[in-house]
Amino acid sequence: MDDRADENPPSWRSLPSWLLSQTAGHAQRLVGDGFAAVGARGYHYRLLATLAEHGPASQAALGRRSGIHLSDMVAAINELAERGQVQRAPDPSDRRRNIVSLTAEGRRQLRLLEKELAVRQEELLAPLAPGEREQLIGLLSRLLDHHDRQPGAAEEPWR
Amino acid sequence: MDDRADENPPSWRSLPSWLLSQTAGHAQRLVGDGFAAVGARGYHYRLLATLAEHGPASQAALGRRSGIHLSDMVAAINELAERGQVQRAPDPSDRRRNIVSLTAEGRRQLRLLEKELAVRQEELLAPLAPGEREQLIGLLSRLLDHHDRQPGAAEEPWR
DNA sequence: CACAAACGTTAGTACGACAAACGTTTTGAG
DNA sequence: CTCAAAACGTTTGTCGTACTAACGTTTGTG
Repeated sequence: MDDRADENPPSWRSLPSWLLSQTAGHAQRLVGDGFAAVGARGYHYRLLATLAEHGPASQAALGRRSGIHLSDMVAAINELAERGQVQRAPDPSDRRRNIVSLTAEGRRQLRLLEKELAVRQEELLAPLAPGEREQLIGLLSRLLDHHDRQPGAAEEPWR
Repeated sequence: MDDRADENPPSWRSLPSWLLSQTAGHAQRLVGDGFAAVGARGYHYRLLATLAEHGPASQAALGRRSGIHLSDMVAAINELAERGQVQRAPDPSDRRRNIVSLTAEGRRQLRLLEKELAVRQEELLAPLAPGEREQLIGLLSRLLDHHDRQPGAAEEPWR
């Protein structure tokens, strides 16, 4: 009775928002699997990468730069610290702060993660030709730019 | 010290997977806000739409068709039933089953949700010209097709 | 000095997705 | 016909990303 009735596609399957959510889901699964393969997750990569680019920083500064919510920093840094990939030391010049810095182990892990990342991006874009990949990247970048810049827009139309 | 140091973009900001996740995030926020404006969320819309397309069904069939995990159906249907948008009645011909069906109120709600959805899609794609929107939809559809069809691929390369 | 701000931390919420376990009911194979 | 397998609905809990609220500590400033 319900066996073969599922062939016609639901109406929402062609909505841009649905396509984005679904492809993003696949992307995140791919990348997440890659990270998990070396015992990490997204936050860890973002933190390690941010540290590598900007150098040691307080948790608050790190959160701002990596776009990770302050409330989530504690756990993420704890996890990295447990793995010996970052080091948390009190800032002698400001006792509110912990200065977080990359260890050699962290740098090694970052290299692994970047390698994984590259593989997974390839996998993600596999069905697209080089030109199409650039098209996609361009279109998505424009969408992202637009919505990052105009977070609220049209809250109080004109008044 | 940390004031103006955040201008250079993190390396991962141009990764396809990141672009997808972020744009999908914006999309989901937009659509989610639209749904919330009429007291619903994504699951509710998907269930109502599925019911409208395929007619009454058991929870299990509904879950398969809407792609919602069985474990999440109970709560979602409870919520819809509380709002009087669906009706849950035991199937007389199979006492394991609850037959879920749309009420007039549910149909009304679905129309509201669809209107919201259309508005939000527009908002989402605002920065793109019509031709570009089709390009994006085409590219995303191909990615989605590929990854839906090849869930695992390359698990045991060739033994 | 007093107060506001920044910092780190804890706890809780939301949403989409999934896994494991359980009792009930139906069905199919011996 | 019986008994085991399968389907169904349900509960409980987990994960990852993201966000809010509150709190104590430390700092810097009016």
